[in-house]
Amino acid sequence: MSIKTRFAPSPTGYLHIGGARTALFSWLYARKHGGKFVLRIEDTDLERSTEASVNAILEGMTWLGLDYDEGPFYQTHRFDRYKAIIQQLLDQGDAYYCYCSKDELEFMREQQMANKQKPRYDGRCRDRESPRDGVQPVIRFRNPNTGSVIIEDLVKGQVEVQNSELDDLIIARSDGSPTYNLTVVVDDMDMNIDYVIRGDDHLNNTPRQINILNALGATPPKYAHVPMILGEDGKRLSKRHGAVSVMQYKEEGYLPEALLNYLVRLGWSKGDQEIFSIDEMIEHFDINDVNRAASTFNPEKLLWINQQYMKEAPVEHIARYLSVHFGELGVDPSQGPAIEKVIDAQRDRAKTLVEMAQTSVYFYQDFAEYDEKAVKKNFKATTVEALQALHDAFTDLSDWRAEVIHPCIEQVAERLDLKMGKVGQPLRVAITGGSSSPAIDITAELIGKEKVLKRLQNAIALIQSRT
RNA sequence: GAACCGGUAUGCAAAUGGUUAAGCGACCAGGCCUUCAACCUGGAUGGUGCGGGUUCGAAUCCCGUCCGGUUCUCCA
Repeated sequence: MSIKTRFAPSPTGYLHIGGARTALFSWLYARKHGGKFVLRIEDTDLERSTEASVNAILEGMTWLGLDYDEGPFYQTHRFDRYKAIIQQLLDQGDAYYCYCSKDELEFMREQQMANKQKPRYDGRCRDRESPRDGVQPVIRFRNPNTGSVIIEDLVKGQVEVQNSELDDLIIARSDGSPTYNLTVVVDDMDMNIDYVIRGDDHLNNTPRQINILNALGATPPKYAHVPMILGEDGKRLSKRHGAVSVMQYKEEGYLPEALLNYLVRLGWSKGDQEIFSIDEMIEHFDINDVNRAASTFNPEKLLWINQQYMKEAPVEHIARYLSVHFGELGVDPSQGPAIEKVIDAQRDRAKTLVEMAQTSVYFYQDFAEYDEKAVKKNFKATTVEALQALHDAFTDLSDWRAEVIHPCIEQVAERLDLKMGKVGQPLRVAITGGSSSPAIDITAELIGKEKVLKRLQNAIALIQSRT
């Protein structure tokens, strides 16, 4: 039995963290069950929807690798269908024209609030016989006013809402265009969506949607309302909290699998396991196991997960993304050591691709200036001797490999009766400009003999000029 | 204000009626070591928002209360 899930964003901005997570959950659920994953663009709000947002969302999905089997479908292409359904509801008596003005409705709401009631439309146009002149009416759904709706939510459990709590929602604006609660219902029905996985900000809408579905004689899908992601202040995640766009994480040097891994663990877990490959996610993820409570987005843990992926991912995979970040720094990784070797050397000490690129520039380009602290600490008048000895020893090396460089450095240290730290660290500063790099022999190998010799001379000159 | 959904250490969370409430992150200390990191070892931090009840036994079930979130748009 094949199932179908969907992700239905409205194109009013980028793909954000929360959207990416519900997309991921829907995608995983479809993949797990060998079903289909549908992408639908809910662009009925003509004023706020933009093509740029559509592209941003598609771009985000692509980067994350959340591929879809059907779509993208655009609701704006389906207006005829919505009109037909609205007409059907009108004909059945399940919908009616409402001529109330916005002012009138607002006044009513204020009154209700003042009386400590839940603001809701009171149904005053329900039985209106004739139009009001000069008013373009909206169309409202005639919600049942007795009984209740029970949602068997896969995440929240059983949720019951009294129909008396619901009012007659607008399904068509006065310009005739359909509204969200109507279009989702029609689309999920037409597209045979079995599982609606979405944020729990939609939980309150669900009973109304079920009522519309019932009026249309359709069987409601199964619902799973996943908890929202909150910012560190406990408020709904928004721009205030910094990076919320998925693509910003790409720019900041995160691997897409790492983001996915962080997101899947936010509100879902399987015992002690923290790291899940995509295949493991597909195998183990179950929407039924998703937590009911909202969770707070924690950038530190995301960083940790990214670091895990930086350490474990195949080098070629990292290389693909890293070269872009090198490019942004004006570094051409084809001019110098193989990028794969640099990655291997650096992967244990970089949490992001950006960090890796930034700390690897000296492999490809001469540095403009030294880290002043490192110079102060490691470049003493007496260091000249060590650096000169290294220079001479290196000059004689015909085989420039770490395995050869390492004993060579050790011999120099031994000969001068110095500890390794007194030789290796000045060398590091001399050839990288700073005090931290991969193991010194590997660092030297990757930088290359010629550049190492030149940088040693520069360092010697610097020390002499200062003393 | 009303309805709905939540509340386990500073964050994510496990334990779904059964000894002493997992694990990860963050934090601290030590080890390894040519630096940083990685890695290894150890440490500190909670009695499960609060109050009551059911039970031999409650983080788990019930009631009340407090706090937070969501919805109540001719937004989605």
